[in-house]
Amino acid sequence: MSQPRRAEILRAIVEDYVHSREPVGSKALVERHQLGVSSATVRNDMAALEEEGLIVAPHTSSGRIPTDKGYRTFVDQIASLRPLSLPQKRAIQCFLDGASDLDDAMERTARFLAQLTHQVALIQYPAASGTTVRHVELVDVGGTSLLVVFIPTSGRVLQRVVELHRALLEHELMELRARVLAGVVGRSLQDVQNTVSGTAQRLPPELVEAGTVVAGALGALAASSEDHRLVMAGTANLARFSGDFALSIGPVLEALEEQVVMLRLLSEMQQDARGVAVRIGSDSTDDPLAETSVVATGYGPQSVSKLGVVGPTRMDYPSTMAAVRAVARYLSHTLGE
Amino acid sequence: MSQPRRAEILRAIVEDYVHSREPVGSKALVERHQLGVSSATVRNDMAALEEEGLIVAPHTSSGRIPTDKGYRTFVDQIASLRPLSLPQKRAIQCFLDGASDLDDAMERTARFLAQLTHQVALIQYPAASGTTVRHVELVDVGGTSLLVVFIPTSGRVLQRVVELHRALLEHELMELRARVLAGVVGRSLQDVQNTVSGTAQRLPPELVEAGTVVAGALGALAASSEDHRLVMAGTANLARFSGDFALSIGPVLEALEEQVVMLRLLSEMQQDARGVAVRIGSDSTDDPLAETSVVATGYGPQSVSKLGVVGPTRMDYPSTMAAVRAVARYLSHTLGE
DNA sequence: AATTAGCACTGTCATCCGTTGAGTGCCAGG
DNA sequence: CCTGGCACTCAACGGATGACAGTGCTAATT
Repeated sequence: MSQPRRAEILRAIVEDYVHSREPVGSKALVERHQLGVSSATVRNDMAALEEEGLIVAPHTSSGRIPTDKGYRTFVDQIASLRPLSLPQKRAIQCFLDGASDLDDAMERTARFLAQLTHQVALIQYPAASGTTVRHVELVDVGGTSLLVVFIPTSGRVLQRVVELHRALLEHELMELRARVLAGVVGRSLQDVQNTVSGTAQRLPPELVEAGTVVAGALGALAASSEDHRLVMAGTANLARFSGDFALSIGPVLEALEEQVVMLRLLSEMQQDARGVAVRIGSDSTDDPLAETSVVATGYGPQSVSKLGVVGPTRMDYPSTMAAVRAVARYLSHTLGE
Repeated sequence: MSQPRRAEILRAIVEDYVHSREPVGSKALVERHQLGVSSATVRNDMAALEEEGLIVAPHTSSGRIPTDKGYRTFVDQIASLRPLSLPQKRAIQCFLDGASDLDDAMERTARFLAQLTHQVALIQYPAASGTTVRHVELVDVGGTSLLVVFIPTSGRVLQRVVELHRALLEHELMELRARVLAGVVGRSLQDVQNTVSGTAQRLPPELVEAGTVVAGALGALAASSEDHRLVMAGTANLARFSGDFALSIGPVLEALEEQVVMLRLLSEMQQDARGVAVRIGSDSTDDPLAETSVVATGYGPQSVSKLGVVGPTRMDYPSTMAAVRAVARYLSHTLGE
């Protein structure tokens, strides 16, 4: 890409192809964009671009379409993302106001992102790292069963029923509760996982056994933070693209249902200076997401939680990137309260 | 359907069509099934069936396919559902064992049902009706904020932060907590919604205000039981059928994302003597689910919670009905513990 | 009265073939 | 280095055609 004009031509090809979903030829290019050269010159440049592997011609005699590599350089050339329009910002507000709890907020945000980008939206639940223990409650639910309730400062309340070896007396339960509270409240979830079993040892002898069981439960609850969950919306948008040449939506849907895989995918993406990460296509042909792109970014404290959209490689990258970033910022903001 | 043979022919047509997804002709019928008559006789009967609106011919000169009404009578004729095979029963076990919490169990069950039926599985969260309040906890989280934790005997713990008009003293909080516990523990969720505001009035004067706020939160939490949530799995199975004539999967996916609509749909279906409800197609053409069928049933106490699958009208009804019923029974069983 | 065999008829599907047209590559001239 | 021109290439389109699967009908049979 020695010449600046070639970059311009690549940009024009990508834009036209995204817009028309048809291979774009040299003649159409010079008509729709005012680059000051003739179609023959454009043809030469296109040949060079093809040489570089940025575009390909589906058949000998048809227009060119961008390759994954072509999209890549196109995306890398985007300098700044233009912020959302005012109506869009208003839309975020009225879409997300009135969310009663975290689940609802996640759901609404995902729907909104899907609607905004016309893609499939994925939002990881906010990470628990950084949150601390707000409260722990032990409830006797009869017999030797004890309900352990775990309340972090952010996220959802978790609970688990544990079986003790013997029933605790009222004052023993109070004692244990007080000790546990003193030991874990205010600590980070990591701390709890690491130290909780040790703390059990320092209990009065008659409580050590129960304390150990409770500690195990607390450790497990702290570890099972919710950031491995994922909300998804807009899968119907996939159908819009099924008309495209090869994107068969079945495997994509299958992949999307594998939340673990998608979460890892989101986590592994490294966002660049503009604040978004873009994965375009895939090297391996058998990857179900070979013909899709993922635009993702972090949100929340330290941007450790991820959020993004997945759509066909032929997507409107500038708009999508802007939308993803805007929604992430907004979500960070609302969660910060 | 005066003649018993015609019912037999309808059954054969449905089975063949479901299996081959191609219109079935008279000749193929007599070859594949041993009804003791010639193709000409079958043709006459088919003409009669068409007269009754049970089958149609896509074009003048091709085999017949069942209409929605045809599927209906076919389904109504199924007398008994054959139970699952032994390997299938074992599969349920090893699929659902090891579910740590309710979310996980729901997820696994949905996936299993989807895999078993090759359709989209829908499972409503267990209804809260019948469950009672196990515990309530009030946690001072600083300033005038109070965290209200609501623990029902079944389902997930719910919490909400409320703002009081003034901070409570330590002993006031203990007092309020004790009063609230005494007032609601052991009651049904309905009771809580109805009586909770009245109880607040009987508090000591300095707590009435805080009590009212807490009561409001409790009422809201009791009302926001989770049975309006839905887990879904196997949407990728829809793609399998997109090859079919007209079933465009976009609108179906859209409809499936409208959980409220799907929940109402599930609730409105009346299950018959065999224990399952089957909705076939739709009268209105613009219904996105016009070309899909829903097989549903209830589970849990009084079978008030719903579960089912949705797939194309051309589905294997006997197997699907058997699978849905079996999974519902199994789920009822596991939740009963 | 129900069943069967035979036959004419009908629409779909695949195939072939010529035409069209957009688009390219290349070359010679500015 | 750009441009106009020209030959070439393929995909897409639109009939024409024949094979085929299946029906409806009628007359013969049980």
